[in-house]
Amino acid sequence: MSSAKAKCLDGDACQVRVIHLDRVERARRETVSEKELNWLSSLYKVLGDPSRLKIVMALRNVEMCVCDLAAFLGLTESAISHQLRRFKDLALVKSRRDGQVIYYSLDDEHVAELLNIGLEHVAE
Amino acid sequence: MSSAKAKCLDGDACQVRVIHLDRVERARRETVSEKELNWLSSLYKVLGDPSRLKIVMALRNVEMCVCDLAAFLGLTESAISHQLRRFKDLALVKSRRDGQVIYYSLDDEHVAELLNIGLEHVAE
DNA sequence: AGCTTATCTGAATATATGTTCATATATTCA
DNA sequence: TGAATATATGAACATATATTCAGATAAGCT
Repeated sequence: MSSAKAKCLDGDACQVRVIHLDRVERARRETVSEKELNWLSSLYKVLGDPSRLKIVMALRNVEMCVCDLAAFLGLTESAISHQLRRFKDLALVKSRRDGQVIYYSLDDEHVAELLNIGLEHVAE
Repeated sequence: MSSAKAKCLDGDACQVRVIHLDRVERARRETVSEKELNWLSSLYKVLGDPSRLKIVMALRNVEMCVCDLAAFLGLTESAISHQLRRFKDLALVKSRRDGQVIYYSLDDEHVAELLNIGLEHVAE
């Protein structure tokens, strides 16, 4: 049932080979904006590193400070601080100062959901 | 209420500073295995790239071949093939051959869930 | 004010990664 | 068989990234 006849896509300069023009156009219609896609991929990317994943996993249950996390992960406090900044830039983690100590915790319900689904997946 | 007194963690060679030993130990108890954590982070990581995210977004709705995806993304067919291999290595995408054409589609319900949560997040 | 502690920042580096190019494999059709 | 098409593979390169080190900032304590 497959009429595999290569066609050419809209008048763009680059001649791109396409077999199922309808599917490509459907995908074009249904895709999210480039901006949203970039944002979304950086959401997944920030979880896609063992150290960072361990950090959010810990913060899921308890509020923690930098040196706690450093001890938990076995990394430099500087390394933890760098990574926490990435989370804060994406507004996934929030901080609370108490004297010299700054406590970090999750600030996004969706992240917890993403983690739960991942854990389900691992649990089979 | 915080008794911020730096303590030292178990007799390991490296002297690690810890403020809340109880929290660190709790996190130790509640964390998943190193192996599961690595697997999990590679699951998120594979979604953490705009091109790959666009690929799975498309495959969520329609079966597609390499050159369709190449046209959709505006990338080389080789680039698509490389990325698809990563998905297959993680068993997130399956393929079906029909003559010369190989059709790719999602092979993991959890991935679809992860994408849905991400999309909810984007939709605010 | 100084001293200590907790965290942050920027530069540097080693490693990982995405894409392209050239080439190889596999399937169909003449 | 040989030509054409669809996909896969490996090397190469340019870019991104995670961590460390050294030094800066900020808050509490004496």
